[in-house]
Amino acid sequence: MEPENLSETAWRFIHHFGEMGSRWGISRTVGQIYALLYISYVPLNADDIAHLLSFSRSNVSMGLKELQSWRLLRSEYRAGDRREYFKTPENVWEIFRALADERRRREVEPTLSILRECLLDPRASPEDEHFHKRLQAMYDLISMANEWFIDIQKLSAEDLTSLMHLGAHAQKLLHAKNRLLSLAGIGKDPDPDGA
Amino acid sequence: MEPENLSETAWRFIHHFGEMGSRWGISRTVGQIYALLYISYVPLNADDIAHLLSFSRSNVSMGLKELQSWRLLRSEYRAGDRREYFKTPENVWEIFRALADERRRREVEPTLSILRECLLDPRASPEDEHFHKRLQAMYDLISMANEWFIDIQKLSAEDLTSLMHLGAHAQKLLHAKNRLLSLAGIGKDPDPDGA
DNA sequence: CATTAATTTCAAAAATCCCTGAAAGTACGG
DNA sequence: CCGTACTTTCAGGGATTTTTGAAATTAATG
Repeated sequence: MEPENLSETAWRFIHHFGEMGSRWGISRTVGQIYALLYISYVPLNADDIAHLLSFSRSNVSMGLKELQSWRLLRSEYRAGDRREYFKTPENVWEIFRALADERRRREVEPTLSILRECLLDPRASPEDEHFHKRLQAMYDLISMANEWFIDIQKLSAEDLTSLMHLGAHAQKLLHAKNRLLSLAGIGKDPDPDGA
Repeated sequence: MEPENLSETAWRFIHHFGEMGSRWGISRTVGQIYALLYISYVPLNADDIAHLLSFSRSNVSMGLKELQSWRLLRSEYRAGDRREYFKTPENVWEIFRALADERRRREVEPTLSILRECLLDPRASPEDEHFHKRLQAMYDLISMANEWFIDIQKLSAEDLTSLMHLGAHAQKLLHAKNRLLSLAGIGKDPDPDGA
């Protein structure tokens, strides 16, 4: 089971992300391939991967194709070598961002579409009315989270980091801002809703 | 395929969330059961659900058990009726919060443990060093997001909403705060890192 | 307690998903 | 264009997951 040429720790990491992948709608193979590429010191070609993880060559090919469809890979060619060498982006943030954005596109957007369509339905009974309210509540939440994410996504890794560290205290900050504004006697918020 | 006694729109909604569930590590059945309970005007018992969705009674039982293990259900008993009636929380935020928190517990925490263990490994070669750096980067990110979420989770639905609307502009706000602080001549941030 | 209503468990069937090897496809170098 | 090196496709077999019905369990009631 455990491949040779891979330290026990590396295998542990790879194995875990295979399992995780399979809980998140990505096959085990694909999860393992990505984990391997993530930790690899050098870019790898499909044969390298097939060997290291003991997968068939075609399985690796499909896995790489899927990862590319998620925009999670970078690749390069080398002089005098026809094979394509793959690696992940350097920055972990970039990886998570790509992953989240693709899920947003593939799952959240279609869900919003369906909800919108369901919301158009005429409603005759109290049951229908209730159904409509529930749909609306879910639509509002998902739609807001979606917008939020699109917004957030524009930030750099550093800004994201500081925003996260701010965390729940942002709320406090929001109140503090208002207090300070009046304290400083500045008539208006210079940028009430962002640019 | 499409059950009777369920409007076409309701079925559409339920069906979609079954599909979504299956991409998110929840079985189709479980997704559909939850969608049905979410939109139902009244709490339902297991037989109701089995009928409405044409699932076997035992399948429903297992589905409900799983949903309970995710803390996603409320239930009630009625006088003169032995059956248990299920419903979802009223507030959509509460649902998403429960879901996210349970995933955090089941998936994120164990991942962090594994990463911590892998990080303890001695490193001898440049390859090991690189591996270690990659692990560390991932650990830092996941750990930060994890803390962030724990923090965020304490907020009320309303505060969460306003925080989301704030979105990416929080960053701008952070800078504005510092500007204002010096402008107002208040020597120190009154609450630099929260309580 | 015995009866009955409701729920849960579990082994096996059914459905689904994943992986493979063989064959077809692509593109480069001569 | 041919041969070679590499990649992709795809149908079939295998593995895993999901669903079921029968049997066991639990709990309320007279």
